Amino acid sequence: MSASLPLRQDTVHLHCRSPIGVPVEGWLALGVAAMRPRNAEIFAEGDKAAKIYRVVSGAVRITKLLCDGRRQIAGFYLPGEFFALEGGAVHRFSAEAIVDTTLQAFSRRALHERAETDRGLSEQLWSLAGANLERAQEHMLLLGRKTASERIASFLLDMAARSEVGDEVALPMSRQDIADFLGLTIETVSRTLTQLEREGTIALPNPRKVVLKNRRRLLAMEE
Amino acid sequence: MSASLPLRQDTVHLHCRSPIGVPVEGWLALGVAAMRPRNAEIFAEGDKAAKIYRVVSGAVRITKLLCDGRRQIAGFYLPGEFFALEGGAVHRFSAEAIVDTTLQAFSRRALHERAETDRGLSEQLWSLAGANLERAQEHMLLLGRKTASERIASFLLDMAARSEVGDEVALPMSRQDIADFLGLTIETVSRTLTQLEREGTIALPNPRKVVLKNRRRLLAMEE
DNA sequence: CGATCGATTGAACGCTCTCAATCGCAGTGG
DNA sequence: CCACTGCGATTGAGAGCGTTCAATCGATCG
Repeated sequence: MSASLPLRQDTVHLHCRSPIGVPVEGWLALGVAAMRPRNAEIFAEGDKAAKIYRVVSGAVRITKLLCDGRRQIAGFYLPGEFFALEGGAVHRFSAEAIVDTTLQAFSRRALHERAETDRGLSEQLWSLAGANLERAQEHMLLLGRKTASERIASFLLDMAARSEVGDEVALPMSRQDIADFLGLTIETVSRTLTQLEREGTIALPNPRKVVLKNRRRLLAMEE
Repeated sequence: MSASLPLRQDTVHLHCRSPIGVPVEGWLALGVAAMRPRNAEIFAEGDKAAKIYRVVSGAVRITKLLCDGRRQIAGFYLPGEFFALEGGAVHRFSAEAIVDTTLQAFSRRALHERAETDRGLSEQLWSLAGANLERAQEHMLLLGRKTASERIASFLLDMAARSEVGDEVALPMSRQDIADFLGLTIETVSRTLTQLEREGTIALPNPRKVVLKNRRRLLAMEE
């Protein structure tokens, strides 16, 4: 169980005042910091859903399981991104740290109470939730209709757009995670990446780092 | 373009007062009725997203296209269900009537303004949005990890749960729609349904109606 | 140096797709 | 009343993409 999430629990004090002294994004200061080691559970399917999370550092995966063990990863979350914004009283998927990860946890109830008087906060919450649904729909298109190489190309471009520092993209997750995210097997992921490397489209200095050598080509094969 | 959606536009007056005269679900009366004929567009990818919709009668599909024409249906919406609750200023998918359909359209801005003073409404909107995301995540599992017959079984059980009148389930959508929803081809959908019929698991009085003869079997094959 | 674990590579299989023909029903016109 | 047409659905045969099973590689760590 992940009932007592915070391994370390400190109120986070960010530089959250504008030059003229008005609180800006002040609600971010409501977050409670928590650290989770690699592969640790953040919450499980069936847990009470009382919090919203923001990744500070590290990476998170949202997963669903079939009873025979087949796994689908519904999404990855990178630093700065929010997850578990919405839903009923209970989580319908589980969340795990991919690597050692720092999180901020926000009480859903507190946030919604505050949103009643803070129009901006309310809009931000809806915007964040909307981004998550949009991403889910985009991913359905990938899972339902794209070929293996199109999936890999889309994945690499998406990761690059989200974490970009030049053309080097860090992949915090394993090949198995990528496969379970893209609806492929680990072998197909590996083969496709190798082929992209042989073509000169990407370089793979090591399994957790990709260098995009030819974005145009990736964009073309993304379809 | 679907900028001027309402073909017919009348304020809907529902029986929206409780026995003791207190407005219940009063915001449903804010809806503007619209009718769309079979295959008509409700909104398109790129349209300004100003409204939230509720299906009154008929059925709606949410679709996304790849540039070469491959199509993914992200969801079907049946009477009583809401769609397009969230997202940015612009729709990232299109919505079409599957059959002649009656809708209620709600101004997103009006609803959110009202939600500022109506805690119940705010909670309902979040709950509806959460249900949509949850359904999307469940569908990713189907698209990424289930076999053709598991997909069909899940689909039939889901449709039955949502529209149930006994064991007869109406399928307002074509085989092509089902295929594009389940990430299969029309031929595979047809073959799988035929096989279920031969097994005695279902009956197909006509292509748009399924009778569930053996739910246990469907549940077992859903995995 | 051996053990372990993730990643890569190879070979063969099989599920689903592709291509194509046929069916069945509804609508239309002779 | 019956051919003709059109369209969605069904059925068949063969091919291909991704999977499965299995061996090997390579880096990390005792």
